[in-house]
Amino acid sequence: MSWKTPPRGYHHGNLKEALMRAALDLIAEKGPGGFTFAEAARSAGVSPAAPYRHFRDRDELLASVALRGFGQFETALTQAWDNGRPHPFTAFERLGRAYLAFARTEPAYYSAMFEAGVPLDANPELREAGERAFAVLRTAAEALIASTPLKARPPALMLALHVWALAHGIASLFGRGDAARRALPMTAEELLEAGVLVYLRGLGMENFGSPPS
Amino acid sequence: MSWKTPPRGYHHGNLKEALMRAALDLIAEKGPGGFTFAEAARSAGVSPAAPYRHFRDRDELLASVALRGFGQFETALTQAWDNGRPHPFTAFERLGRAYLAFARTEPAYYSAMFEAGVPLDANPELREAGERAFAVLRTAAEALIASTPLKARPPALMLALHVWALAHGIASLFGRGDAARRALPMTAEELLEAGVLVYLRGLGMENFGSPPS
DNA sequence: TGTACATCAGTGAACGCGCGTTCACTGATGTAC
DNA sequence: TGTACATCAGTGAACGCGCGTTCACTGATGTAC
Repeated sequence: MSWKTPPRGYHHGNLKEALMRAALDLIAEKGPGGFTFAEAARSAGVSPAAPYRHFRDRDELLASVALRGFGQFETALTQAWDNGRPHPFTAFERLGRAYLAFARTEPAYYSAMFEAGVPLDANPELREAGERAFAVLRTAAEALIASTPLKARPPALMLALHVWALAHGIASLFGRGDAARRALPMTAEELLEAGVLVYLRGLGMENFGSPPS
Repeated sequence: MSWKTPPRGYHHGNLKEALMRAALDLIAEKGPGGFTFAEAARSAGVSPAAPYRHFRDRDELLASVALRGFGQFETALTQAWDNGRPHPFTAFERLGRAYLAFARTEPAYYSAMFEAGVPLDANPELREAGERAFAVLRTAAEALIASTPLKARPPALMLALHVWALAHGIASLFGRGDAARRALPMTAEELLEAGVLVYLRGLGMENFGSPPS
């Protein structure tokens, strides 16, 4: 867009940041596979050797992107959950919508996090970031269960895993408009919301959060 | 394994088949991205120009693999469903397990089908194959709903989409042992079965298929 | 049954390309005194 | 305030590599007569 690049001297000043942004753009454009170190350098306006000052290699850049993605994801989920206000039930629905919203508005982050095949074994930092994001969902599940009078209390971990899988499945299959996916009779958000509602009813929860009809 | 390759003459005889098998192995090994036309040729024991006799390019080979995958997937799902015998409820559970079993035992096919980013737009044949596989799930959902006395009948399409998304989510996140994923307190199959049971109960279905306790 | 010929499915050499990576280098920045 | 120097963050040229693709070719196979 800006044909008049702001003048920069010999030193870029913020190359690490620029490289990560370039990586995001490339991932968004061509998928996590079709992104190269060289091209990231090029689109940051820098020689192909420059990135090596900031990242050991391509994988480290990708992992950095995924790491930041998990951070933003966690933040978004935490905000949406808002400590279960005004009621865990409504907050939980909001959490689900935030999940899909993130996958849709930040497809590049989402790809880097879940589809790029970054090895989590070799990267404890990244793994922990993923755990923290999932912990939001799990905490929410616990609060939701605790807040509802149930005959049998289901394990919160199971609830969290089910909702995560459903949200991830919907995001992967129908979430991004770009890829030519199946046409749906409803939005991904509606599909997830309906699914979670049915699921929670199956656990014995009714919609305590909605105004009585 | 066979260090003594069976003698073959100038003509390979079954190169198309061999290339598809090689592609599957490479995908299983390195993911859908890390598979090249040249390497497929090499591992089929043939010059790098030979594949062009059978596939226009790399994408066409990948699409062929995905196409066959969808075919096998459809067959596996159809068998598992078995026309809803002995009861749609039990048959439906079996269908779910078959979904995960396919993703687990044929990860390369599953990758090619859902994760390789093969453009479905440009490939109506492939798209239809995917539709046919999904149709099994949808038909099953219809039969399941029809067979159960419900207060309100949910749309079969919605049920099918929910179960598909849940199964796909579980398969993607926890399905393959190879990638270092999250450790689960239960198997993926158990997780899916539990999720579907809760979901169906939420729709008002009880487990009519199980022997009365 | 044999022969001539068309067709087919491979070969292997060659090409241009972009990538990842290295290297000695140099301009810019910060700091000690 | 000025100067000398160390450190840092970039340059640009070069390399080896594997890939995709093409080309004229050739061995094998099938078929007409």
